[in-house]
Amino acid sequence: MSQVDHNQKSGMLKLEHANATITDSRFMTSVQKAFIIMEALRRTEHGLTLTRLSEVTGFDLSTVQRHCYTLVALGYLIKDGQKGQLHRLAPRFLDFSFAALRQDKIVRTAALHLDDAGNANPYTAWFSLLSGTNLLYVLRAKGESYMKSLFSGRHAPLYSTAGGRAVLSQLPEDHARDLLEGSDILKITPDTITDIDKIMDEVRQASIRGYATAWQETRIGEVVAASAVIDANGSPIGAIHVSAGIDRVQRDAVEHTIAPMAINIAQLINRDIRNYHD
Amino acid sequence: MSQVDHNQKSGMLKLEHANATITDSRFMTSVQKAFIIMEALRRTEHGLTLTRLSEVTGFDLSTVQRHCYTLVALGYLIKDGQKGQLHRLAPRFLDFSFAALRQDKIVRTAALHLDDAGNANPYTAWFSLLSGTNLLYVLRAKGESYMKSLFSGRHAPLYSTAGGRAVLSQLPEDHARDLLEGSDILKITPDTITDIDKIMDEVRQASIRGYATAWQETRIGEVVAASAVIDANGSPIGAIHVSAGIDRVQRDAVEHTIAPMAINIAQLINRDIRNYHD
DNA sequence: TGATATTTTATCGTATTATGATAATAGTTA
DNA sequence: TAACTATTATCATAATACGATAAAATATCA
Repeated sequence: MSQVDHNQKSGMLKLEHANATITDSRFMTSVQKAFIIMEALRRTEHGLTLTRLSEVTGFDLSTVQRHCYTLVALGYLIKDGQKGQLHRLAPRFLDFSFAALRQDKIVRTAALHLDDAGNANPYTAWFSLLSGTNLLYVLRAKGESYMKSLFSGRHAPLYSTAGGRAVLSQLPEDHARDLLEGSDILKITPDTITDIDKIMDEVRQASIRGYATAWQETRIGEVVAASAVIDANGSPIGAIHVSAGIDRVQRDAVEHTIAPMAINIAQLINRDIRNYHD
Repeated sequence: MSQVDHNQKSGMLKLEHANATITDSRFMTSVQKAFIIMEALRRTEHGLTLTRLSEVTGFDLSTVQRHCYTLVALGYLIKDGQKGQLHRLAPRFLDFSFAALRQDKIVRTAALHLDDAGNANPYTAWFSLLSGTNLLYVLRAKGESYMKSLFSGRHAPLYSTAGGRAVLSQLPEDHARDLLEGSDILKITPDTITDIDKIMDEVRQASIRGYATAWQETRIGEVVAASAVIDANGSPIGAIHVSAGIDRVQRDAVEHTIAPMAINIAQLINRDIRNYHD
């Protein structure tokens, strides 16, 4: 039942947008406008300017202005492009998607069975949801099940991940420490380092070597090497992680196996980012 | 630069939520409230009731009521649970996420390089973005590159996909036809069937056999079999698709290879859905 | 089963604020 | 430099989001 609902309403949205006739006292037009703006941005490749948005949505420029200002302030829109006139959606929306899938019982059920099936054979299996006159592809399983790919969008803390430490290693030391002290530090596995000073030791080493490591600190049996991705201003904005089974990589072999791979990928990305100019 | 922005603001959000002190004339509190409500729902496992939301957010019950009513009407929230009191996020948010990733130049760059790297070796590589004191995992590549998994969230039309036809086959014929006539039918590949009557033939066949097929209608070289997923009311809400390379499956062998697999997975899911009762 | 408590839905006057027009500023092009 | 375009700021007013309250629907318990 739940899935079909939003499709019908999806049509409603268009009607409301076109006619703007609905005047139920419980219906908040300001919120609707915010979503109409986000939907308009969603359909674009690189975002839209305020004036363009005003044209596309039919809203007064002032209305678009205020809505975008608000959404940018809240972090759901990003001003991008040469001089920051293009408004586009923020990756932050992954959080909502992740939660939406997690909360959907049918999706959870489908994931379970897809996962099983994926383990057993060489074909690719998908799960899709009806959405208007389209299918929305939600899950995929292939051969050696990797259902967790659906769980891109998951979060992991900075302190216990190789990627987190790689990011921290590219920040001023006091800033890195602030971020650690702002974290809720938990012993995720027996090997998780929880002492901030010890974590900072790892961070400093990462700064020297160009990559950070984590040995079974998030998942038992897994070793990860990571290298930071740097934006055009030189600030770390993320990381490339490369993981392997602990049986696959000897402790002192990391620097010759997964670490160079992480560094290499990160470097390629960093080079490209530096070369952006439009 | 763009990535860091929303993190700083993410902190702001909390402050604003706590203090509600910001009174910039350009800032729209009603929109902010909508997002605070969605963020609150995001952190839950099964959603929240109105009264619970009121407690958690500190907003007046009437405010929560009106916001939720609006968001449900727009299709971004779903009322779920035993008697529909639990408000949760709709899978529709995948649309925003998909667009956000597509619009993010850095993500696109990272996808490119990850994909290359993934092809060449046996390890698993990730790309993550800094988000507050967390990393947000965005991309993943492993062995035989399947970067497209990141693009779960993509749309495909009903008329040309096996899954779409499987869904249509479980609807009343006139309703199915309406959906097709509401579609913008394009010849995606040379083999895409674009005649509505012919598509309806396929749909009827699917209805009899329990699965639908599509031969190179979306991607050249690919054959897909699909079976519908049915909700508790008996309405089709999605499909299980199983695809294979066209060299792997003979045309008349579909019913013994990928079709049974699709049917089997769909049946397992359908059975589970029928057994939901909480 | 009936009675009470709890939660959701509906109604309404009022104060708030979202609105649109306009002006000021910044940035671009000729 | 001037003319043009796009973004940002200001403000009076009408619109609407707000909170209080009442009605209806559900759940809880004797």
